[in-house]
Amino acid sequence: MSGKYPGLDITTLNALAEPNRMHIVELLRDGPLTVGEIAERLGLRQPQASKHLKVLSDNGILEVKAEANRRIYKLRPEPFQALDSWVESFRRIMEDRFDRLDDYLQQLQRKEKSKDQS
Amino acid sequence: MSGKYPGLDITTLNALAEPNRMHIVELLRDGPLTVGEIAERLGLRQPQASKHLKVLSDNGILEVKAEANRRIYKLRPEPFQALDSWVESFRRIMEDRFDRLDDYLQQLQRKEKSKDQS
DNA sequence: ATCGAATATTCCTTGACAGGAATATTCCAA
DNA sequence: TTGGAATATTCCTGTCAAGGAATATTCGAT
Repeated sequence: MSGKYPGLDITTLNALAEPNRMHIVELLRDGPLTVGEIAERLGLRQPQASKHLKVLSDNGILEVKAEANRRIYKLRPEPFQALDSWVESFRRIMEDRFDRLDDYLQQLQRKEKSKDQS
Repeated sequence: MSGKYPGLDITTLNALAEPNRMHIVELLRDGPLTVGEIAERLGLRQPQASKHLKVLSDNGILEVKAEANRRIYKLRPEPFQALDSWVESFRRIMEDRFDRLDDYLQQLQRKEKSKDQS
């Protein structure tokens, strides 16, 4: 938990910003899967799948349950809740077309004028 | 728009997964700013600020308006809307504590048994 | 105890990318 | 039309992360 935004760790975004890992997350949306199944469906070699799964786990996006030989990976809700909160805080930007640009331009104008006077 | 998820471009995540760029986005949440102001507030040299702003613009996260010498950057709503939709599609994962793990384990059990029989 | 299946880890190489420094561009004012 | 302010671009260098290949580990079954 080293992010500066409420609950959202920036490394979460980094973890998701890789195609294979994003694909894994999409896969696991339908339920838990083992490493082998994930590797097969993504067309990855097992070691690479394990590496990506490790990154996702280290970032708290996935959790593992050992079942005999297999490791079953599944999504954890927390990162998605955090991401949801963060995006939610941009509601104003998402909804309003009022973007303060005109205000800002007038403000710039004023700065120019005061500079002229000095 | 090369992402495979409805509206969400994976490069959007990549662009946001860099601390300075995330910081820029947070800054612009309060309204548009010029390159110089952004550089100053982030403690960045102007060229680095311009580079990050270019990445964000290329990804459709920001848009520019030229005003004389200055370039005024501001947030675009679309990427946030797309991100919101995507996260929203994980509502079930975020809310339910029912995660199908038990189902999955039973399924594995059944596979084991049928293998025994062959 | 040994074997094979499932998974993790290590080492290596290569490509992408961020920062630094210098320079190019654009624009307004005088 | 020249100068300076604001911004963009280029070149260079170092770092980091992803894939390939090989190997290590763990576990159940026999």
